[in-house]
Amino acid sequence: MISDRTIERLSLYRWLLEMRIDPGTVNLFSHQLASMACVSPAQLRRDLMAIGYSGSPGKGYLVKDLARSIGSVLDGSEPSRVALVGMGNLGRAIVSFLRGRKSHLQIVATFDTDCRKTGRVISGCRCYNQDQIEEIVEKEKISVAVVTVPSGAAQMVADRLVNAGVTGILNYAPVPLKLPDCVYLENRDVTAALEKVAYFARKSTGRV
Amino acid sequence: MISDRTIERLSLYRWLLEMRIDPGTVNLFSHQLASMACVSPAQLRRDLMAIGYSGSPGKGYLVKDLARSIGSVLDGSEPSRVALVGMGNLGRAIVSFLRGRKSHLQIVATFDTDCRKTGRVISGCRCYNQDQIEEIVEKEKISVAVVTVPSGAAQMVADRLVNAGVTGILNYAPVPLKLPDCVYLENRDVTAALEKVAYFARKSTGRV
DNA sequence: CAGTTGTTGTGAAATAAATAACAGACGTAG
DNA sequence: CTACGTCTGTTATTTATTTCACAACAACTG
Ligand SMILES: NC(=O)c1ccc[n+]([C@@H]2O[C@H](COP(=O)([O-])OP(=O)(O)OC[C@H]3O[C@@H](n4cnc5c(N)ncnc54)[C@H](O)[C@@H]3O)[C@@H](O)[C@H]2O)c1
Ligand SMILES: NC(=O)c1ccc[n+]([C@@H]2O[C@H](COP(=O)([O-])OP(=O)(O)OC[C@H]3O[C@@H](n4cnc5c(N)ncnc54)[C@H](O)[C@@H]3O)[C@@H](O)[C@H]2O)c1
Repeated sequence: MISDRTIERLSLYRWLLEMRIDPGTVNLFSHQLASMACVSPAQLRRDLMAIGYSGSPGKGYLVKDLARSIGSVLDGSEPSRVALVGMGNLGRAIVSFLRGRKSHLQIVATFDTDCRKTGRVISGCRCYNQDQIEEIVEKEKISVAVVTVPSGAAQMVADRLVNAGVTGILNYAPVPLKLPDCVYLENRDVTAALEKVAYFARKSTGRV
Repeated sequence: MISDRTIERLSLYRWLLEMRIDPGTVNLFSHQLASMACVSPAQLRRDLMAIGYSGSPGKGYLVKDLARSIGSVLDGSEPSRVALVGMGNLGRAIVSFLRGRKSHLQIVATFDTDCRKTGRVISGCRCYNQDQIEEIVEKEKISVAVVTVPSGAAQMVADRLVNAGVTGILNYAPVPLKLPDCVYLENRDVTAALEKVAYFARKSTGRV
């Protein structure tokens, strides 16, 4: 069982390997990648230990090989199919962002209640009415959902998604969702994050 | 020194107290608030211990009093002044969200390089040219910044913000920023979050 | 008023995560 | 070929966070 912190860092390592390494570079050392990721070399090596990847002393890690290796852990055998509920300002931004990058994460459906949005293709993705959630989630074999509805609707939307078979939810509404343990939930409460940053910013001098 | 996990939960507790408690309710028990926040009662009590707040056995906590008490820790003496850099899709969504809620967090300036955006008022907030960062940050006494520029520009933008005196950054670009220790940094990498959710969703059965 | 019930605050224990330390492997220089 | 310096994988240690457990206490009950 790999910890969720490690998974998140692995995702970052892969991004760095694919996007931030000069294509000519064939191998690199733990301290180099660690420095790019702003983690300690020991932490990096420990994370790679978790996925069973081995480099070699004196040569370090093979860039392409390591990226593939991380991918084989992070990505499943087939791409994950993703839905987003709540095509407001935030929802549209996330959808257009996800459409813009090729990835093993496919956004295949969006939902809303607003009839000005449903039935159309928005930001490159079909927007269905919210009461088609069960139908479409099953038909499209969706396993992951992003929730960007107002906080009052979030619990209800999440319940329907879970009932329909979704097993992972990324929640942007600032309300904590009550879900069965078997569903993985990640909350991204912007207000809490900003208040936290403001709190520690105040504690901080700004001078080194 | 209060841990950052605790600060984040405190922010959630306050939100629940202010938004999710029937106004008639004058006191409530740790297990009630804990259940709303999806944390254990022990955790809640421990978090309140950190801010030195005490309830009383048999009566629990006084709703208004507790909310004020959390506020006195989270909010400083005066409101934190916030800037956002990168008025793209995500940036505009966040600004309009922040404008919409009264709070001790005031968003007072935004920045971009795109001349179609600069010089105008967007989502209720003046948008300045990116090279005015130093000037405006100092003049407006901005201490917190949200970064929503493309990843290639994020480090440069962050450096300028820090130089100008910002001591806390909330970063949405998927690149890890190298900043001096005295600046508090919170990363919100959407891709990493989604990959994490997809990974654990795959491990999960979906059945209880 | 004594007994009962249910709650708080907090020290102690358990768990999780990060860091440090080091033996052994590899490449290289001479 | 040997000696040396550097790097890896992994174990041990430290640090951080959560959970447990329980004494002390307030409010009821009869
Ligand atoms: N905009 C941001 O940057 C931001 C930041 C932090 C948190 N949030 C949170 O994200 C959520 C959405 O924010 P937003 O700014 O996009 O708001 P928004 O009002 O622009 O969008 C909400 C969308 O959800 C739709 N909706 C409402 N009820 C629904 C339902 N039952 N099923 C499906 N769709 C439904 C609405 O029609 C609307 O399109 C809110 O909970 C907000 O608190 C947003
Ligand atoms: N849209 C999303 O939901 C989403 C999700 C995850 C991450 N992100 C990240 O957030 C960032 C922005 O995403 P977006 O979708 O809003 O992109 P976007 O292209 O819509 O917006 C980027 C904005 O930044 C401005 N900009 C570029 N260089 C700048 C500079 N040096 N100084 C100031 N402004 C500058 C551009 O003019 C543009 O307005 C990206 O790094 C992206 O990876 C976005």
